[in-house]
Amino acid sequence: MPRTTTPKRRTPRQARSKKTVERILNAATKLLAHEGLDGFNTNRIAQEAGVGVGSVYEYFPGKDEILEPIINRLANREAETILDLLSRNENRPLESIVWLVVKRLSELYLEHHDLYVALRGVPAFRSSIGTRPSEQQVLGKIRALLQKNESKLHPIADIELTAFTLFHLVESLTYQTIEQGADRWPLERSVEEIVHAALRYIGLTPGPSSTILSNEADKAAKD
Amino acid sequence: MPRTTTPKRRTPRQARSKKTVERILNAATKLLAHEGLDGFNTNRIAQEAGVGVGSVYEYFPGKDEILEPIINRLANREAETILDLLSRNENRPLESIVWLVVKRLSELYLEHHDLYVALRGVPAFRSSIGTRPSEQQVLGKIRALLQKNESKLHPIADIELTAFTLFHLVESLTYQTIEQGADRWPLERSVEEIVHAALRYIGLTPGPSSTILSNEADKAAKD
Amino acid sequence: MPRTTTPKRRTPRQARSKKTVERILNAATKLLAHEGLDGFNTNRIAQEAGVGVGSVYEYFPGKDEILEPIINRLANREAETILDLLSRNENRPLESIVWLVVKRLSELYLEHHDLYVALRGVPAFRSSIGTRPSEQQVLGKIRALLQKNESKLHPIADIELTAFTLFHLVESLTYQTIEQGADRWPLERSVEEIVHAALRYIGLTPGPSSTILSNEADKAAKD
Amino acid sequence: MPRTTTPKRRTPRQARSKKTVERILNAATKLLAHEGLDGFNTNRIAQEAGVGVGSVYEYFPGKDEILEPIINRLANREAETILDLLSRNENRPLESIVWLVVKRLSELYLEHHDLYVALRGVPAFRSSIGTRPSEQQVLGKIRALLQKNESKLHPIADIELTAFTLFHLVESLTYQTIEQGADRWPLERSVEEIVHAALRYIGLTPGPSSTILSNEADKAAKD
DNA sequence: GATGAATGAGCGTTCATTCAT
DNA sequence: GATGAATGAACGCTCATTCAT
Repeated sequence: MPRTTTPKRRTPRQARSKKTVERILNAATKLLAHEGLDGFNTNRIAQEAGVGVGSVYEYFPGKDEILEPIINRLANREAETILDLLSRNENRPLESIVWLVVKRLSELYLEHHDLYVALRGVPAFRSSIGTRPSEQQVLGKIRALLQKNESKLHPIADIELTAFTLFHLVESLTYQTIEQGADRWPLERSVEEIVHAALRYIGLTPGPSSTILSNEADKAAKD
Repeated sequence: MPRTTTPKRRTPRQARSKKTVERILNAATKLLAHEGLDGFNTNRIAQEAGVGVGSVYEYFPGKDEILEPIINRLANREAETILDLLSRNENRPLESIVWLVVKRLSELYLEHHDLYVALRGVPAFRSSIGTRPSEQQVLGKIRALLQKNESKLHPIADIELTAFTLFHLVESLTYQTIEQGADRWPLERSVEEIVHAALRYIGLTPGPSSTILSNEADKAAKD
Repeated sequence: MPRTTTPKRRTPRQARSKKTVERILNAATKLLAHEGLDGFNTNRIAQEAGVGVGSVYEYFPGKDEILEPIINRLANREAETILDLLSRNENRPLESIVWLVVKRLSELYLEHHDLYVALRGVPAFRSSIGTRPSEQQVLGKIRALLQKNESKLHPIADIELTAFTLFHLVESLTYQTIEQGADRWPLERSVEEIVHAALRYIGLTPGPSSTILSNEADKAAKD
Repeated sequence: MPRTTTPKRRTPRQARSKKTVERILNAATKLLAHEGLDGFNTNRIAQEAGVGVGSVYEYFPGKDEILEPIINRLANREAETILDLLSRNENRPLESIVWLVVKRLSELYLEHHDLYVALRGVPAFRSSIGTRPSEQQVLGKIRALLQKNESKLHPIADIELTAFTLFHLVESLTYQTIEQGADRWPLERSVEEIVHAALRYIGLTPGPSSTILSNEADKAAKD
């Protein structure tokens, strides 16, 4: 019978429960990446997770709600990676920071390529890009960086809009590059181009030095 | 039963056939815009088109193949609009051209908002952005414009990559703006910001004159 | 996926369609009688009807709506049988008429015993006893008979209430008799007792003659 | 997995056990009344009872066996109420007794309306009406009353059958009245009509005095 | 004894596709 | 060519029951 009420599901507190939730989420994520949205069905997820379908519904109210944590996990991991990068490198010149971010982002998109591709098919995912809490933090950092470097940049009329534009410029171009440009140019070239676009947008001059800097910064980022 | 073989369907040559195809395509497009991918099923399409399901399969091998022409139509209309804009204004300064393009694009995305949103859920659509023949023409025009204005721009190492980046920068940011930024900033502001990003990327300075120019250009575009 | 919208189903106009609907309804009825409400599931019905499940949903919006016509058919057949009986015998004394009705009803309940038992498990069936159009006609006839024989009966304060009570007295007792009394007393004895209860309720004296009359009437009813 | 074998469950002897059984039964009853047969599932019952599902199966072999005691409880309470009424009023005229019984019964059905409605959906409940031990006692009392008043009544050929018919006449009509007649006539009117039917069936004349008697009897019944 | 996480058969329903007419 | 009735695999989800802890 179809769902008519919105059942409450238990929040895993016990060790066993947590493990099961983890198994389900991992299986669902893997399935999503490997087979796309088509293979993403509850029976398949359960099978892949090695649990009964019932167990899936023990922890998730429905299919859509399994996507949610997958999306959040990914978005959080992404945002935290960037946030961490920004913290560790906040004293570097903005040029280096942008470069580091784009590089890191492109690596992330490359690593989880299939997952990102599948998720772009989910309206909830697309429409929430840049609005999730963790991403809001990133936007906050971007605003702070813009303000800190104000004197070196083009005059900014609306910092919210500038941050929004910068964020999506980097995000979209990087995704697009991984999705379509990957086999046309070496990743480093694409990354460099996105960095140029971003820097020029805010008024910085991407010098050839950026490459030099980046090598140095690259090492630093690994610490 | 799901499809197992890949049957060939006739290409409509007769007048009546063409009309039927048209009806199907129109119904499918309307359905897609109004109800999203969920309402997009062959029975509904046939019903809405006022033909039998069988007729749908007379002209289209399967469901996915109905999407194809819808995607192409939209992309072509978009590309042709831009192409036309470029032809009519090729003697204007590049600044004005970019401004006109972004403006026109944002209008198109706004007008067909639901359709674009639905199509972004289709992998085939997303992955083909910028690769369809009509868009290739646009990319060609972009390359030509870049070359023509070479002296005024940043030095361009790889014109293909620059055109690709410029194209996607404009496309992605405009879509993103319509999807998410529409209720945060007035459309003109968003458009202006995207124009700035595009111009600065290639080395032009977006002056306040752009606004003045644009009014004039706006009229010109209507001719 | 569960039902979210309320789809319109085609009303069978064509010959083939009608046949399919008939097959489904017959299979569903048989299934209901033989296996009770437990065996009454759409897949089983389709199988038993020799059609695909999809065909069931082609003609019925959902499972519950298959029960409706089964209920109505049965109730209509019952009401029409009684109505017919009343028409054919309206000039007989009321005693005979009541006797004929109870007899016929008990035969019907006996014949479709399993079906009635299963349907009593359906809230919609129970709560609508006596309220369906065809039964309303029977109630109308009962009122007419009561008025026609007014002089011979107890004074009737509220004819609606009297008819209601008479109807349900006969209906309930007859059903109860078939359900539980069938193996304790011969059917004729039970019928006689119900007739007595009904006649005495309205103020008639069930004489031994009723038995004689009934034999005669019995024949008449077969014409 | 559905049950395949029929496991034996312990009968609660300990105090704690009894309490648990009680909690389960109360929760199940409440659930049945409030949500109908649909809400009556073992997980819900356990949750509502504040015990684990396992505990339910500790005391009841299966779902159906939880219904049994609920049915019996209700039937017993009903029978005992009637039995008590009969004991307290055995010296009154039969007219008053019948009136009291129907009144009490209608009150009971009204009070536990939802529960009765839900239970009528259970075959086991319907088929056992009048056959449970406590109801057998009521039937015995009815027989005794009929014999005691034999001289004032119609001659009774088969006292078993008369008692059976009287019992079900009252039971069925009263239930029907609560289920369907409640909003068409005031309860008192319906009760009066049922009393008339019952009295006339056995040969008593329901006088207007019954109303007077009843007021007096009403008080008596409260003692 | 008690628990509740886990199970999975099975249900209601959808919809891409076929094919007899 | 056109139709639309028919199909059935497959999906999302429920819930009676079990059993390791």
